[in-house]
Amino acid sequence: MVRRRKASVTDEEKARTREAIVAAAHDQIAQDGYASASVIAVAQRAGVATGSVYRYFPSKAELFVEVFRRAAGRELELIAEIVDQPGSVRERVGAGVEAFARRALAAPTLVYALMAEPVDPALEAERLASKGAWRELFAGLLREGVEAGDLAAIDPEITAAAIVGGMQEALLLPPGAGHEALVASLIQFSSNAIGHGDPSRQPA
Amino acid sequence: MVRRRKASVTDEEKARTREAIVAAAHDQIAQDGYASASVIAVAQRAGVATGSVYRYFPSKAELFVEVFRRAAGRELELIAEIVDQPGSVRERVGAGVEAFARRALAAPTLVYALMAEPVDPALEAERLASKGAWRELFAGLLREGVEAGDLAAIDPEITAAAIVGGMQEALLLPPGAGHEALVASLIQFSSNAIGHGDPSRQPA
DNA sequence: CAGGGCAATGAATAGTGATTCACTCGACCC
DNA sequence: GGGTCGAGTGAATCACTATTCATTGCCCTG
Repeated sequence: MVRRRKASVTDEEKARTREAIVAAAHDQIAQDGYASASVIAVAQRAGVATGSVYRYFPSKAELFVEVFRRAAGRELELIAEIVDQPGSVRERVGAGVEAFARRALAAPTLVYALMAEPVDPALEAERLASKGAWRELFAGLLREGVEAGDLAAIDPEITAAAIVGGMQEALLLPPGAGHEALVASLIQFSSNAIGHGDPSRQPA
Repeated sequence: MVRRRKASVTDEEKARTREAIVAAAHDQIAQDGYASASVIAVAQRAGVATGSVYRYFPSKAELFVEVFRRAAGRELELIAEIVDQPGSVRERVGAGVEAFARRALAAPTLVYALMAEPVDPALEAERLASKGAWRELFAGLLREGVEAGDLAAIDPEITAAAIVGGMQEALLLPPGAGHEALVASLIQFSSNAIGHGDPSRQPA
């Protein structure tokens, strides 16, 4: 039997501290980017000593891998839900792009940190994985559309990658004109990109 | 009057050394990425002492800003020339995308270093600038097409950004299937993305 | 109430790599 | 020749942070 309640610090409290650290790390990059997220800064924000961070995470990289993974996972789930609503493939892609764009525009620093800011190689790997997940989300839709004959014979993987990359680039770079125009343009862009084809009538 | 030819080391020789350093830096990132490009490694490759690098460049960042700028400039010129050939806007966009893709696929490590690898903030700024140039190259074409009524009423800036981002993403991530298929898909993608519209007949 | 375990602490350490600078050496000028 | 110039050198230094670990103090147990 594992003896419980031995120490004054319960498992629950430890979990709370852990969460505080993750949250602090998340908030730090959301506010000032990854470059500002030194272990010291994160620890201060979480209200613990720097050494305590290492009681919960083996390294800074692992901490942020978790932060990245959670943030990306949350978004992905959210968009996946939206994309699973009934409708044509074109509509669903549009809805996914719109939701992605709106959420990204609402948290630009976080999005930059998660998607483009220079980071540790270990985090870069995590990014790669999450990009793959985004790609797959859209690729699945496109595959469905192509198989059902609603879309032309595009390559789902490549097209999905290009849509994701296109969104990123457009969302990341110029804080230029209005958000609405940007969202509308991206929807139009993605709708166009997946083609008009109707192979049941005009196979390639 | 400036006294010339005083020293044994002529201006030409100095220029040669400078070029050797730039070339070494370029080759280093083309071969093993930016992460491998320490000042020491670059100096060794160039056949000079580390200190000599600082005789020609005020900092590592400035050296690589020049490397990045030159590499991007060369590519940009090349693609600009291709894009300026006669033809429809759609054809010219396709030709630009194809050329970009082929050249990128031929030098993946360099392309990764130039476009996506974690780098100094100063280099990140240079990237931003070169991305802007790429965007403008395509945006100009699209603007032309929209004004001429060959394209639907897309937003040239945003669409151009998305095309550039889409290319990047698709080219960077999976070394999966054949290059030809990738190139073909990207051409199709960009052609679709700029829309089919013919406002002179069917205004949006 | 004493003992002991454990999480928290944060100052010190370590590792990395850019940058400096005192010195060398060869070539040009007088 | 002797003196000066200045590019070249590369080991030493600096700066920056992630990481460690000896110490502290709290809170349970017996």
